[in-house]
Amino acid sequence: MKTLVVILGPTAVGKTEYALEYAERVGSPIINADSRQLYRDLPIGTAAPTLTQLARIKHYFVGTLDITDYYSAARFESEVMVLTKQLFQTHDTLVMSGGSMMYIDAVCNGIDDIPTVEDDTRALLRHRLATEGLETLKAELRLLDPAYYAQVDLKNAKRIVHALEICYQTGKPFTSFRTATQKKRPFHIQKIGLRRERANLFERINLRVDQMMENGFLDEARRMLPYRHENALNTVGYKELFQVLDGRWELPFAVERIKKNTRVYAKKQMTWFKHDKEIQWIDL
RNA sequence: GGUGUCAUAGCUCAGUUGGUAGAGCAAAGGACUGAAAAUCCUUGUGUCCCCGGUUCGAUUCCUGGUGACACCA
Repeated sequence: MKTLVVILGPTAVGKTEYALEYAERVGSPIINADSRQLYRDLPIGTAAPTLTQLARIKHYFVGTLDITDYYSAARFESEVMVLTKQLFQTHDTLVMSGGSMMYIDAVCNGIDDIPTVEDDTRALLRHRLATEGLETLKAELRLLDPAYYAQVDLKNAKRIVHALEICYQTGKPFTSFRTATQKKRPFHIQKIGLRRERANLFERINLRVDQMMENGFLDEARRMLPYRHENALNTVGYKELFQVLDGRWELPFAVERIKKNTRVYAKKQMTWFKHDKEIQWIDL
């Protein structure tokens, strides 16, 4: 039986090193499930595996994307499916490691087959949100897809906008694509969750942010400044350092904000993973 | 040593013309299906520094104390 071992957990818990040891033990490459480590220009701020670590084990989905590349959980799902099909021909066990909840979910359970939004549609809706406001878009969604209107978080503009994008582009209600059917995978999935006491995790986060700064995080962010509006840079760390580079924030203040927002992110991950009963937890 | 100002949530502070109090930050909980490290929602009881006095009632006014800061010596 082919098995995909998924190593997950909050940021800074120690997934990278744990996955390396695990992969070395079972003789597997590592399939990275981190939505930001995919980008090649963000090694410091995303705590991507180092060159030394990359040399130990073959990694997939680390540093493969250009900062302007579009990517999504759905794309990750389909690429991982192709890759695992190929790798399982020579491996019984494959290791996937990462903390991007939706990416992991897309691989484990599948994600609905919803068309990718075209640039024109995205730009149009973004413009309408800015000029006409959320209320107008909500009223429109109520007409075009009352079922989704009834269940969506009506204060979350991003969700409203996305539903309308799909309605516009396909002429069908967004709900008609949201079947939420769980896809069957041709392999067994074993989820290993890593966790630590909160105080200990927060300590590690704070320490890691300090190390990132020592390793030249600010310079990395400076190089990314021309691309600041790319989605890949709408990310904890970069957002705060852009404020510094704009002269709006003092560096020490930004560093505190990065630590704080990373802690919030870690909490969010734990909330998501908490509900997954398939995870076998390991306390580090 | 003298004078003055201050003492309220983990932190910085606001406020109560006397009816036991609220912002920001920190923190906590939650949602989540093609931008997800994104986006969105919810949560504030604390000896109002201590002893006493006035008062029906004091965190608020008054005496004394303690501590911090500022200025003067």
